[in-house]
Amino acid sequence: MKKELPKVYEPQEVEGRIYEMWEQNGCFAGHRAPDKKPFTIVMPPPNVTGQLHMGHAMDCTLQDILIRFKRMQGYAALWVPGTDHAGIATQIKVEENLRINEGLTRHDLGREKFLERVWDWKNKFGGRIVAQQKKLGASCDWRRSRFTMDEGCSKAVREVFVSLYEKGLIYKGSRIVNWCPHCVTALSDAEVEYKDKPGHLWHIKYPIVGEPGRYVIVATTRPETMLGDTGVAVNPNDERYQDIVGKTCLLPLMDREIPIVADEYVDMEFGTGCVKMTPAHDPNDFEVGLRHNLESIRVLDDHGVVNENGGKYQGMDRYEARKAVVADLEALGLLEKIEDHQHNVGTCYRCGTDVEPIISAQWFVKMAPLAQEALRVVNDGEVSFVPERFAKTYTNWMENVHDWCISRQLWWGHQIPVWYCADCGHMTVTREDPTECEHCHSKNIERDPDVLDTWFSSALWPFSTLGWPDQTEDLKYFYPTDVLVTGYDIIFFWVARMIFSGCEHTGKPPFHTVFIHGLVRDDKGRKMSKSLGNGIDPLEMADKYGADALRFNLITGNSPGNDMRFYVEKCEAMRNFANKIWNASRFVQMNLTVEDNRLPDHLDLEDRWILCRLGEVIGEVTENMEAFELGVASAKVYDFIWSDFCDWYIELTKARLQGDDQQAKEDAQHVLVYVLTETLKLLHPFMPFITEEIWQSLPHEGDFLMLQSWPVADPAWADTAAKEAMEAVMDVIRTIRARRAEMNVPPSRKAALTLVTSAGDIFRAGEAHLKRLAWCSSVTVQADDLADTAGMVCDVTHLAKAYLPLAQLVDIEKEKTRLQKDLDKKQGELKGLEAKLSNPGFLSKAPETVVAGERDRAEKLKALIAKLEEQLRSMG
RNA sequence: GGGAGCAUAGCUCAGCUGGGAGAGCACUUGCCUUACAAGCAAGGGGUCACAGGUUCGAGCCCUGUUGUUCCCACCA
Repeated sequence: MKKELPKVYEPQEVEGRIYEMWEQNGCFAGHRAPDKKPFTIVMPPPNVTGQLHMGHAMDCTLQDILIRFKRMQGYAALWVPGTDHAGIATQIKVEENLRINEGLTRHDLGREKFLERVWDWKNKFGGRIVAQQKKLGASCDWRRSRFTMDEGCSKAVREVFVSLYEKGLIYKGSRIVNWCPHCVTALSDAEVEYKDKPGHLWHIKYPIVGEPGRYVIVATTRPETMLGDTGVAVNPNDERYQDIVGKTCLLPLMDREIPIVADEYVDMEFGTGCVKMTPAHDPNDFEVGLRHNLESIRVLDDHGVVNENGGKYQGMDRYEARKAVVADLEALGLLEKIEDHQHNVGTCYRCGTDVEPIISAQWFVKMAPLAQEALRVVNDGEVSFVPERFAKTYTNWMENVHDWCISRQLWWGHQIPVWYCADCGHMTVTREDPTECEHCHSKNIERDPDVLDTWFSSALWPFSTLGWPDQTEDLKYFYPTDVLVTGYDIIFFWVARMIFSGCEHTGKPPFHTVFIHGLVRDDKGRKMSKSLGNGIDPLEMADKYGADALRFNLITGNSPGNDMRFYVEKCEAMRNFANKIWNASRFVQMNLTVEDNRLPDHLDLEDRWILCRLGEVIGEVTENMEAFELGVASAKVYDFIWSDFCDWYIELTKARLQGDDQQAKEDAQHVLVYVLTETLKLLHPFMPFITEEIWQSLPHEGDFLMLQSWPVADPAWADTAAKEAMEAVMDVIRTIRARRAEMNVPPSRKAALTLVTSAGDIFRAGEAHLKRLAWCSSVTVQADDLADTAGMVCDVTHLAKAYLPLAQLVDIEKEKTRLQKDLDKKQGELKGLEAKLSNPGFLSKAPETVVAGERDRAEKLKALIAKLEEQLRSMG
């Protein structure tokens, strides 16, 4: 089946059609095959109502490349897609929408009605990101698409919660947690982003009781919290304050008598060496408070507003209260001084609001026992990171991990499966919704209103998507998965939690390799963000330049784990590359009369050369792919196609294609189609659409390029003699071209070439190429040097001297200078090489191949120099 | 306070376990040579941050310095 290719590649016309063809023919399906090895990737689930951004595009492309590569290598490849309910993010969006359009809060609607709205929202926008992934060519098994709140995933969440509770690894406790007053929920440590902000250090005088006129001066960055102070601490070794430890002072504004205690926590060097203690609003103070039995007085409510414990400041927002407190202290003459002070403020990673540490009853996962195994599997190499350095990031975090606060005061998410009995106070924690208290059988039970952290369900993603907790066939076959691809920014949020969850619940780490990539930044190196408005829409790029070009841009020349800058110009360059392939293929096809793509029995010199190169490239690219060096792999395919195949091989075949020898014509066609086809396979993981489209129009067996076998080099192609011979001819061509360009001789002005060489066979075989590619009217190959070189210019390669009758165009003196300059340069090179080759250390210690290579280079240089010298002599 | 990355051509970046400095874009010159002007050919441009060390040999390994970016951490 042959089809004429249009003159210019139009990705818009091709991509949708090709994708639909794959999808309709089940090309993406992952099947359990007993005779094959599985290769599984689970997609990091994007926010279900989100939009695809450039980071997703890169993440998606990397995974698609790996999965397509493995699929072609014959693995039972499965890429499981899905989406995340994204608790806070989605709830906030729906709440905002509700406020803007209807002026309502979620409380006005009530939990049930509000959740209906969120589901509506999810149903409305849930398909968006999937469609966008398809545009990029993602070859996921869409039939297996999962959602973190679907039935199966919810079942897994429930099972994990209950079993961890039963093992004593989940507990409820009143502790200081990170609280976002805007989102009105607790956050985990990982959800807090610390930012350096300018602030002040207020020095406040607290009068010491019983010693009129004497004060302790405390330094604080948050004066409003003094409303909840229940003590002052100094270091036990601090000479300055020995005598006041054990005494009390009077808390200004609140007129509360609070103790002065001694605790190692206090740094004598910082501030005044006296620290006010607010156990209800500071994690450190909380710890100190525990040690000294200090009272905890919460003075801020869930919205960050001063509560009834804050005296006359009640009802003020925390920043208002700060101003008021400072003003009042000033008025009372209790403000010693104010210093500028840079400090690290925790902010909510979702909304950016300053986090308020608040003492609150929340659910926690006990991390120490889980972290042990999670560390072991990485330290023992059962899970490895690419690049390796991220293992350190991971272990550092895991070694210092605190208990994970998993409850959120939200409605959108997995509601905590705990029921409280109003009669006996017992907590019922079960896999099935209970109708009564398991302890006293009272029907008077109420479910915990909180939901779980979004990451609690994503942590189970590698196995919940395969059917766990049921022991499904898929789970047995595809789990553990193989590679997890994600950005370094979510190692803590997600990767770490998946690893300990997998170990704990399935007994196995969920994947053996974590392939980490960097961020896509804008052309100035800034993070792409909505607020900056500097985001580049991947779909716009795909529309304009083609998804293949976008993919290639995101991969080529990048190295794992490093950030990249996005340049539209590079997209353009990659679009040009796609067009290059397109036209090369068009050329092959236009010259095609044969209908199969088997290699011919007879191979010309250039055929053996291109096959040798093809073999090398197949080997290298495959190796790079296995080692996750995708950026290097794609660059090699690019170079092979553009330089070797297009610039040289196609040009080299033209003599035969346009000649009269029918057999030679067909031989050339066969090799062209063969090499092109193998090359398309190599390129396919990177540029799936265009390669499939071209392949479909070439002679082929099988139905889809994407399901073809990955190329394997035939050892017979490694014909280094042919390669060298061809390169010698190419060398002469390049040299003549350079000379002609330098002399401004247009291609239209052909010249008669005389080659003086002892390797006549090689150049006779390359005669047609010399004529064509070096613009020669005739080629004479001879062993003896010319007797009369008057009127000739001469160029020299290590195998030949090339004479062209172009002397009328050059000044003979200039010519001599040029040759001399060239000679000097080569002699310099040779000198260096000979020094190396006469160095006994080099000869005895360097590997043989390196020594042989250097010897070869030296030989060639010597030959070249001899010819140059000869030429100079003949010119007088 | 710990940890990590980066410093290579005018710009953005590759460079695998040490063995002749690369790509894209930009620039210069000449070409519409019937696959492609989104192209072809030729060319200019780099003490691989700095200083030491290991080695026959260092962009690559080691130590230190400078600059820069990021992550983690409870100094109020």
